Amino acid sequence: MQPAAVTFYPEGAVIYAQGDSAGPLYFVEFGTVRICRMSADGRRQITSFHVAGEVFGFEATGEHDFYAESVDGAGVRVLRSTSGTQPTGSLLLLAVRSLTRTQNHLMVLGRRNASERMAALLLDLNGRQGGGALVHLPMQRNDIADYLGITFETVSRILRCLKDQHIVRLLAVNEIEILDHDALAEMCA
Amino acid sequence: MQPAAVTFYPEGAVIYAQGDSAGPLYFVEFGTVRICRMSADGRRQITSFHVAGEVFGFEATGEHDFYAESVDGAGVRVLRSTSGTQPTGSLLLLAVRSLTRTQNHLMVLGRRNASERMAALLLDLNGRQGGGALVHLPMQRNDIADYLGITFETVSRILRCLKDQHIVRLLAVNEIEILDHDALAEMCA
DNA sequence: CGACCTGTTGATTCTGCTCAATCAACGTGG
DNA sequence: CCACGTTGATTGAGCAGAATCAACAGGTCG
Repeated sequence: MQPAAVTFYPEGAVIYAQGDSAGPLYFVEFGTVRICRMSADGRRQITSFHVAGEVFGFEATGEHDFYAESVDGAGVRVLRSTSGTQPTGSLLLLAVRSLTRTQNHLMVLGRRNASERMAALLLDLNGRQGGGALVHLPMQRNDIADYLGITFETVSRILRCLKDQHIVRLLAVNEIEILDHDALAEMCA
Repeated sequence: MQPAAVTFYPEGAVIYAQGDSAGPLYFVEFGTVRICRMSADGRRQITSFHVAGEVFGFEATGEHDFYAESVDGAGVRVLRSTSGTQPTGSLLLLAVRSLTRTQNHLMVLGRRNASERMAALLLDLNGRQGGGALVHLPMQRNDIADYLGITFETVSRILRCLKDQHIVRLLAVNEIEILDHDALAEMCA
């Protein structure tokens, strides 16, 4: 992989837009990136979040079907992949990992209720952040909602519900302490 | 790709199970294959259907996280891909196509109601079957439901609803005539 | 013919959405 | 310093869409 300079995208900045010509891949140095699609009537689905160390930007056609934005101020490095001499085997692995992750998320959206979806997200973030008791939410409620396929009001209510059950503590609006990891895991069974 | 013999899987036969060791890819010669995941409490999500000409079996780990079954009697050819001399570039393209398809389905499950989901499936199948007025449903209501993240009763009701609106005609339980293609397309906007 | 499976339809329940009010945090300008 | 507007988060009331529970019809196969 040809490394390039790191570009900083402030909160909400567009990394690429729907319809932009695709090609390069992107590597997250720090921060969080969301991959989204907007339907004609304005409904948004966030297909994935990407944090430091992850690669995004795979597209089957020459144009981006989805768009990418910085969630919280993110540093992104462009990977010049299209020159033929690269090890496409590792690219394949990355693409398949994305596929698996997306398929798992399909299960969440298709067959889980609101609480279970929230539990899945908390455990996912927890795992990616090292697995301590604290979970940091880099995105706001609106993003969580559009990722989980529910409304931001429901996100609020579910968090309150988890708090009342002593499964989590809300240290701050974007800082959560997991009190009962097993309870969350059971919700995702 | 090293071609191998075609194996016939009768209706409902397992092609590979959850937990099986992964590796080879599979090419559909004829019929339809479903890729599924089952949760601990028995809820099933079908992540994709594959018809003639398509490739499935991509897995990030050494084990299958999902399982594959024949929907209606399918002929499947194993591709020996793991030997290094193959053109991994085309594999990458196939994997990315699967990814894009799955991401599109995420939008359907996350942000669409039951009628819109059904419309999306009908148009998807219609496109894959050449785009005529007739759509053949190789799978039964239960499969449709588990693919769209709704119940099979709802599938029935939605089809009746589409019929009453003169958007489709139900020639047989698995044979549908599209009367108003635009109306379906508008539901997927 | 009866058993069984798939599909359809109806009645009722319930989860999560919509609409709306309130609150806290923050920045700006007088 | 405080009034004001803005933005994000929380909470409440009422409603709608889809799930659940249940009955029944049609087809197939023993």
